[in-house]
Amino acid sequence: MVQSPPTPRAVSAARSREALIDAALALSARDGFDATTADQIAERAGVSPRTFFRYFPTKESVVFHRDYGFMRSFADAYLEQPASASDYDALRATFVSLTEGFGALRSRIETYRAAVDSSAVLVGREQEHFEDHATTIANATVERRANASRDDARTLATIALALYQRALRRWLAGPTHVELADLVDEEFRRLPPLVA
Amino acid sequence: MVQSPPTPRAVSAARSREALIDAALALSARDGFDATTADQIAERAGVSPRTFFRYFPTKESVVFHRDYGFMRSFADAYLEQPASASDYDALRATFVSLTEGFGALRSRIETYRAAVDSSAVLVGREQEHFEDHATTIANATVERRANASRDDARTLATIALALYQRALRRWLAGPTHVELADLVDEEFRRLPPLVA
DNA sequence: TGTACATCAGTGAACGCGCGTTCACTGATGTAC
DNA sequence: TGTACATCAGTGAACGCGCGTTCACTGATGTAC
Repeated sequence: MVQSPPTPRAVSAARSREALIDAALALSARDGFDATTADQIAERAGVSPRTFFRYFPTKESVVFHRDYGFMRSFADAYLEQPASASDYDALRATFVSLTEGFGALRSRIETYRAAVDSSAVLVGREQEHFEDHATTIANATVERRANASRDDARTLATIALALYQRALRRWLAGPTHVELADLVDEEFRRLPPLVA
Repeated sequence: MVQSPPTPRAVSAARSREALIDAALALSARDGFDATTADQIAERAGVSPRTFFRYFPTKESVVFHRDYGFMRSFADAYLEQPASASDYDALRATFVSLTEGFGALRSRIETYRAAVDSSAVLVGREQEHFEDHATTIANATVERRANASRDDARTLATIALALYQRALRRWLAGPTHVELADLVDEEFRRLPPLVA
């Protein structure tokens, strides 16, 4: 089945969609999501106000429409870790390997974070996504060890996500030459002695 | 300085305020915060629509206006823990002692949780409060041990809050005869072996 | 104790604003024959 | 290759809704003298 080339129509639609996402993130990061109107986003994207709601059902949804596929690939990579590693070590290794080379995405991630952090409703939506991610990770952990307790798996998933978030924020706040993967590794290695 | 008795005016104002809070939480827990209008809250509270905004600047603010004083007293209780205990153990003991006797508050907490969880914007606001709480706890930890690293203290505070939240949710989802304090204790004790 | 004025809880009405919807249309692109 | 029709990106205009504000008022309560 040959990948048919995109038609001019599809190209046009994709360009409008991308322009709206870019405009929404840039304006929200700069002025705050709540202070940014759908009309302003449309104007910056070079389309009419009406067109915004043709592509996105709500103003919020545009912010999350660029899924970097991070969590989609997480479970697969996690399950490929050697069975000899503990769940915690396997989680650490997975986060580390998936964040290698994130330097190229830095400015995009920075804009995204600033946009989300500017608005309570976006922070809340992201929190809802985290719950989904925690479920995914917990399920994978149960799959990894037949004898794992569901509660333990969930706690571990929640903690792992919190550590990853901490590392991500420290990375964005720090100097550009530091690798996110290194900060993730460090964050995971620091916890055990703290709770011993 | 004698506590002067509340005047009829003050009593009336307090009653309106409390009625609005009760109405907002009950309606939000039942129908969802976003689907509940300020007018409906006012009607249920027995005041005119206009009166709502006399007491609360925004619809959101009413949900968080009943501070149980939990975190306000946390830092004090935390610093009273024996210096011989590790920070983690001291945090555990503090959460456990502060949640003893929460059984009487159960239905209130249940309503509050249902209300907050019904709306992304409330979840986001609560997340912002958590950041403040994490800062408070981290500061107390640095005070507790002069040699503690700020990053370590922050990580520990974030993890401790996450564990407490997990325990609280499990408590609300479980049978009524279980004590929250016991679940908190259990949650804290389960983590170390998981990340060893 | 009584009067005169100040304060304040509560309300009504009208409004601006931004989100999201609905109806109706244009004109370019795609497709069937 | 050419014609006839279908689809679809994009737009305009008008609207409903709920939040939060502004202006103006009432009447009970509180206070100064």
